[in-house]
Amino acid sequence: MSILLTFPDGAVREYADNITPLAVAENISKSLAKKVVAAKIDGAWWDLTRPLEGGGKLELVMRDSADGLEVLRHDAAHVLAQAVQELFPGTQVTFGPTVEDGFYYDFAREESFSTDDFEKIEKRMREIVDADLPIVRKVWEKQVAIAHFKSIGEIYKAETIDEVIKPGDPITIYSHGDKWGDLCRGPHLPSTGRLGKAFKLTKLAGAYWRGDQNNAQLQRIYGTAWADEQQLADYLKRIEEAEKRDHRKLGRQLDLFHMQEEGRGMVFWHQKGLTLWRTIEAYMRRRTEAAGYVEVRTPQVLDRVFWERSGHWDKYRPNMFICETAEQETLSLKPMNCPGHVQIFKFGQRSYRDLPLRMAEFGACHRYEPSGSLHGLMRVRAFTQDDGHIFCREDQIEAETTSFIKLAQSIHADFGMVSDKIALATRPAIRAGSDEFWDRAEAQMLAAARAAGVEPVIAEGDGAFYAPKLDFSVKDAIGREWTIGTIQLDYVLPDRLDAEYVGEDGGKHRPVMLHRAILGSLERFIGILTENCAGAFPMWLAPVQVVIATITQDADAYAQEVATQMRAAGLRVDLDLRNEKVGYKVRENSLAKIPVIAVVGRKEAEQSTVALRRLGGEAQDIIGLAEAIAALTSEATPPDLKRA
RNA sequence: GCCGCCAUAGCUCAGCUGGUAGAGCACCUGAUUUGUAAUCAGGGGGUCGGGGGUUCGAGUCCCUCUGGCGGCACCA
Repeated sequence: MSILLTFPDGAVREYADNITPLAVAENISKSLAKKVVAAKIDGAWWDLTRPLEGGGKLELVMRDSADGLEVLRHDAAHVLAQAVQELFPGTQVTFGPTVEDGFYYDFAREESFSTDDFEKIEKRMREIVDADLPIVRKVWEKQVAIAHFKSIGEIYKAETIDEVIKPGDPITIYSHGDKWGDLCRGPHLPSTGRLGKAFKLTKLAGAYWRGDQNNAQLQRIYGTAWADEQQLADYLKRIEEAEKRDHRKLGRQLDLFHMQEEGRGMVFWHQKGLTLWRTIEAYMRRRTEAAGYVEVRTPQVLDRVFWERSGHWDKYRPNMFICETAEQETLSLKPMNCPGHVQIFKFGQRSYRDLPLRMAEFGACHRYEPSGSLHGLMRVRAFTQDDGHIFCREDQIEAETTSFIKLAQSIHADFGMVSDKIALATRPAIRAGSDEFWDRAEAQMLAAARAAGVEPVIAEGDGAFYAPKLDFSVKDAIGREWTIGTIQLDYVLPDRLDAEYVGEDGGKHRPVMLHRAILGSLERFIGILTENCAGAFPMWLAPVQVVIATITQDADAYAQEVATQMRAAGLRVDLDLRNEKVGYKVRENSLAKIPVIAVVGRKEAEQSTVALRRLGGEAQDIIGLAEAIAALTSEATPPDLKRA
């Protein structure tokens, strides 16, 4: 008997029945066989040492491919688990998947692990690799597996099998030699030696069993694993580089803002940071006005009764900053702007002719966020949303959503960000409204996104309890994802707060609300923007656009004149008249990421010129002052005004 | 909030197993007047995050509080 295997290049070859993928690889070439880590037969994973059960399309998965790294990392997780259990008897294994760039394994153990244990664990892992234990795949029956794991005290494993595996389905167990085994879907390497040593344990963390806060807290050990040492070194280098872009670090270096103990999650904006803020705010004001929004401002603190009416007192109180006055009134700082906007909508009578009514506010909100979630500017307790609410009829939802997506994408693009990854957050487990309502609402959001030319990723169960939403998110320097823009459908709040408009029919109707933000919060957005450009803001956003650096004091008067003229032209200019060499000034202002340094010395003063040097370049561009001002002002023009 | 780690000068960090605090940059003063990524010299500056304990003696060991960092959970 023989089987036919089709290779990715289309070649078809005949092999003996029951041949293993590893034997096929060896048959092709020795070096190939060394680098292969698993196989796929007709797209399905297959262990290298598992005899093929028929012909088909065979793909040999190499260790440095994306799929190959998955396999390596999965094996690294198993080797980690074995090492930990050998070194710390009594530790239970739970779950150990791969993640981006690495893997983790969650353990249950009474005593705490410490990062000091990493060295010892890594050493044992290397010993397991050196031992080159054969990795064997076994197929067990469900009850046998449960009994086995229970007998060796692996309660979590037994529970997982009991709940995850359907009765009758076989269970695959992978073991390293005769020493250690774990429930796993596979595939795995033929032996532990093939893992190699390009791995490293990276961090230790707490994690809840099944991600539920009410469950036991497990100890998670994270690691990274790569095809070879070089890849590992490259990865570590990449992490180091990313850390340099961290907005918290840059915020200090560039003197944008600071935070301190007495105001956790609150930002002290310094002059430069606030300049950035105001520039962004002014831009947003122009864009939203042009998109037909009216700008409003609602109170910072409102009576408890108001929040009771909006439903926040009941649902959101743990997150609210509540205060009492000397006259025993209970008030709360606003955690959201929406109820306030409804009040403006309700003031006087609204007609269907007013719809859609687009209301915007740079709304400063306070939310008591869990201490452990605070993170620089990205997650704070006092923040300003570029908030907005569109009051409209149900039949206007789709068009409003579509044009919002287009507006948001255009704005993100002006800041140099691509926001084509949009998530549609669908109905959560605990929700208000019928299934029919959710079917319709989700379909509307999806259709609106498609009409704007984007295919959203579905975020199952992530919607608000009252309606679905679309989220725009981007990643920060260290790989975390943050939501910037969002648009959320809401039928509930207009109802709770009794918002109405008079329809064509003369009767009263309930409007629908679309909560929306394009930047999310100014704080977070500035954080993301800072990381995106590594602190080197584009000219139109840079807090200081030009530094005029003198060569000797002889040029001071001329430098002052240059500064005056540039400022008159609207440029943000600083003077560097210090008694230092020009090389020093160039270095310092370059490190401060100033986009343009204008060097002036005696020569420039005599000829009414400036020597321009751009950030990142070495060229000196000596041009007339008037010409320089014209060029720089044009470069500093915000993108929307440039288009106008 | 939970788990782990961390906290020394404005910043970045050193300070071995307990013996009484140091570097570079920054800052101040002086000299220097300089042509595109660090001019030289001098000086000031720390109750070693707060509190408690062990010890003859604590930056160093223990407890506790506060804050920061990384995850988890929660979220703009």
